[in-house]
Order: sequence, then structure tokens, then C-alpha cells
Amino acid sequence: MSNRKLNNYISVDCVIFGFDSEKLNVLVVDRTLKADDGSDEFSDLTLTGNHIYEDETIVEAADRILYDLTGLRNIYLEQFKTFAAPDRLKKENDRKWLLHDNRDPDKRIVSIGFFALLATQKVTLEWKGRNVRWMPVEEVGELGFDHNLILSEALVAMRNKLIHEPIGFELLPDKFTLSQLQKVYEIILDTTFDKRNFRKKVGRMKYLIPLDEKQKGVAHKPARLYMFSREVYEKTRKEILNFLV
Amino acid sequence: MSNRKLNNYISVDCVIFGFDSEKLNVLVVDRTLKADDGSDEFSDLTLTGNHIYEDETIVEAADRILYDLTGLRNIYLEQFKTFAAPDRLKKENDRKWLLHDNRDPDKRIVSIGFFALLATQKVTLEWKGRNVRWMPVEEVGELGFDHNLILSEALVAMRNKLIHEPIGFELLPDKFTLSQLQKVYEIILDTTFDKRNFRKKVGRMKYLIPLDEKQKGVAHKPARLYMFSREVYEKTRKEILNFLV
DNA sequence: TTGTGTTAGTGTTATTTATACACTTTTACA
DNA sequence: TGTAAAAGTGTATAAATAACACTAACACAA
Repeated sequence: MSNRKLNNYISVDCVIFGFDSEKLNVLVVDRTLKADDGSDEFSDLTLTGNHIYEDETIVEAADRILYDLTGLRNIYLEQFKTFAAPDRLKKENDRKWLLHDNRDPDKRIVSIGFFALLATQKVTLEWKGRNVRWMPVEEVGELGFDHNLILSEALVAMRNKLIHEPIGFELLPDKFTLSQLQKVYEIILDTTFDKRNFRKKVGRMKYLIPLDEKQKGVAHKPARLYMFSREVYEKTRKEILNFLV
Repeated sequence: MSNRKLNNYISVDCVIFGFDSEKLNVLVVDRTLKADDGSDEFSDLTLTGNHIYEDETIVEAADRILYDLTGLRNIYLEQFKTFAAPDRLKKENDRKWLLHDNRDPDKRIVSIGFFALLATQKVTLEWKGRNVRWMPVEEVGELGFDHNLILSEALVAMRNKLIHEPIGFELLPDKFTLSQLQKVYEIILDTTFDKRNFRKKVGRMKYLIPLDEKQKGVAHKPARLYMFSREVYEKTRKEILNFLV
């Protein structure tokens, strides 16, 4: 084993999940570059990442990246894992991109991985003219760098969290129906729930606040709208210790 | 905001928890250094950390650190969070240590935090003559760098995991009694459980294997010994989706 | 050898939660 | 005014949780 200590690049990568009431999507950056002679073009899809600046904390960097891409603040954002395999930059395309960015492709890049949750409708993709787009998680093919690994670990972490804590709300608009909420869980956990039992269960959650407001313009019985109260949740969560689940 | 990209030191810090059938301990390094003239001595307590070498993955570095300090391999080890506030090295003592280690105290150090779980009895502290010792988590005072923060976040992550997944076993010897297991949960979660109900609950877990073996040399009815089967656990865990806990 | 201290080990009942299952209501639109 | 489409609602059975107290087996001391 070599004993050489390394200086490393640090990057914060955000796996931004967006739910569109049909499926789970992830925000990807589409990069295409032409060589000087206009011929030797290379392109790829990646997750959204950036450096940490000198006077930033990790969370500030993640918030900034999220804001740059979506124009949104106060979005659910969680650090889930850090990645730094020495050989994570082996692909030829990756090397080209690193050189293009003035980074040494033989140097390790440490990625601090975050995942964010939001409703796709909240985002205006034209924001700042960045070339980003939603891609259904099911349809994601090969990504640049080791972003397929980061995405799949983000999915594991997100599903795990979804099972144990009420974060399904974060994937919906501020006001949502119980059917929408059920669908979030069904799609992300790839299962189905009985409607009545699901409603009994979430009905016990004090932080799920029923509003005096209904859906409008739907061609069926309009559903009551609900919202999530973070305040009530923080208050009650301490009382509930789900030993050994 | 400054736009200067930084190169950063990366370190892997391990919060090594050890249970001694009475309380939860953490392994700390006691460093004392004399200045050249023998007078200007400075010392501190820190968690156990080290660099990542050039050809190592993060996990390999964490395993190596754990092995260096305890002589043990195949110990439960989990990456829980990465730390990198820009002002985390403000204490005067920290600056001295960084200078002593030939590191620039104005440069950011990114710490990738792991926690490890084991029974204190497994460790021979004299291993390699490192100056480490067990300290009850309750009694930990001020640590060097931002290690108090790292420790408290490790505790949160570990308790959280303990509630949702069967990792209590990892804090016990390979063969253990049900009373010992109960005590792990009671002490770490700071609560008490009814003995019969606890046994009914863990009795349902297929991965808790009763052995045809009893305690010896105890001045009371000897308890049956059990062991944890990771195999059985991995097999059954997929079946159990604890939706919304 | 007998007694004492100490922890192991076990069952029942009442309450709460989980599961399985089908019909009526309300709206938009043709 | 009929039709399509999702909303909303109750009951019965099974399973899990919670509360509660005594006997069994050993080491050691008297």
C-alpha cells in the first residue's frame, strides 16, 4: 500500500427526486461539448453536483446547488453517503470532462451525496437556462462518473427513510389528497395498499392536517386536501419510540 | 461569497462504540506531546481517525483504522455522515496539532464519519501500544477538533439504526444471553422493557439462534446462550417491509 | 448440608393494531 | 341525464402489544 497522503477535490452531488403523480423522476444534467474543429463531440448525462466554496458548509453547498438548478429553497435535502473509490473516474468520457474542467483525472474526487425530494411541478426547468431535465428513475441509462452507483444508493437510502419517517409528503405539492399520498408510497416502495387500511393508518398521524378545501376541476368526486405539519411532527415524534419496529 | 475552489484534506474518523454489559463506551485516543525543551506540553482526547491512502476505498480506510486500534477485523462498521464546516478547526489546541502533523490549520479537513459496534471484551487495548482507552459515553468531556459534534451525531445515527434494525447483537460477544441483549437496548435507548414481552418479541426473530449451551460459573441460574445469524437475517429482511413503522 | 442471594425463565388477559373485503357518493363531461 | 372515475366509508377476524408475579437453578457462605 502506498503511504502517500492525498489532497482531494470535494464535490457535493445532489440526487434530486421529483414525483409527478405517476412516477419517480430524477433531475439529470445533459452536457454536450463540441471539440474546436466542431467534429469531436462528446456528451453525457450526470447528476447535479458542484464544488464546496471556501466559506461554505456542506449543507450550504447542497442548498446552493439545489437552488441553482430549481430556483427553490427550503426543499427536503438529506446527506446520505460519501463516495470516494480510487478508481471511480476510469471511463474515457469522464477523463475528457475532467480535463475540460481543468481537473486532474488521476486525482480522486470525493463526492458527498445528498438526496432531495420535491414535486416536479414546483420546478421551472428553464430557470437560469441550465440544461437539466426530469428522467424517470426506471429509464435512467448509463450516467457519467459513478453516478449510477450514487443514484442507486440514494434510492436505497430514500426508500429506507420513507418506510421509517413521514417524508412522502415532501414529494407532493403543499396540499395533497390521501390518494396522492398513497400513490407515492405504492410507487416508490413498489407495492400496493388497501385504501381503507391506508387511510386508517395515516388518520392516526396528528401531523397530517385535513383542510376545509377540496380538489377542483376533476371529473369525479373531488377529494379533500391535506397538508403536513412539520411542527406537530417534531412535537410528537419524541413520544413515539418504535422499538425494533 | 468567495469563488475559490479548494483542495481539501480528507480524513476518515471512526466512532468506535464498545459495550461492557454495564454501559456504552467510546474508544478515545489520548495524545500528549512535549515541546523540544520539555516544557510546553499540550494534550487532548480525540476520536480515532486517519487519512485515506492513495489506493484505498473509504471503507478500506475505515477498516484499517479499526484494525490498527483494536486488532480486529469484520467488525460492524457504518458510514453515517461527513463533516466539513469551514470553521471546525478554530481551537488553539487543534491548530497546534495540525501544525505538528504538517497540515495547514487554515485548510479545511473533510471528515467522513463511521461508527463501529463491538463488545469491549473483544479488544486488547495494548495492541500496537497505541494510547487508546475506553471512555463511558456519559463521561466524555471536551474532545479535540469538532469530535464532540461527530460523537453526538454518531450517537443519533446509531440509536436510530438500533431501533429499526437488529444491530444490538453487534455490541455483545458472539454468544450472549437474552438478558444481555435486553440490557443493550435499555441502556442505549435509555428505557426499560418488560422481560416477558421483550422475550416474546425477540422470540419471533428467526435470526436469533438459541444454542444448546449455557452460561458457566455464574452464581445464579445459568442462562441459555444465543447467537445472531446474519444469513437468516438477510434472507428474511426482504419479506418484512415495515411500512410507516 | 442447608440457607441465602441472584438472575433465568415462563402464561394469561385486556387492549390495540393489522388485515381482508364491497358498496355508495360526487363530480365532469358526453 | 347517463356514464366514467375516483372518493369515501365499516366490520369482523387475526395478530401484536402491554401489564403483571411466581418458580427454577446455580454459587457461595455459614
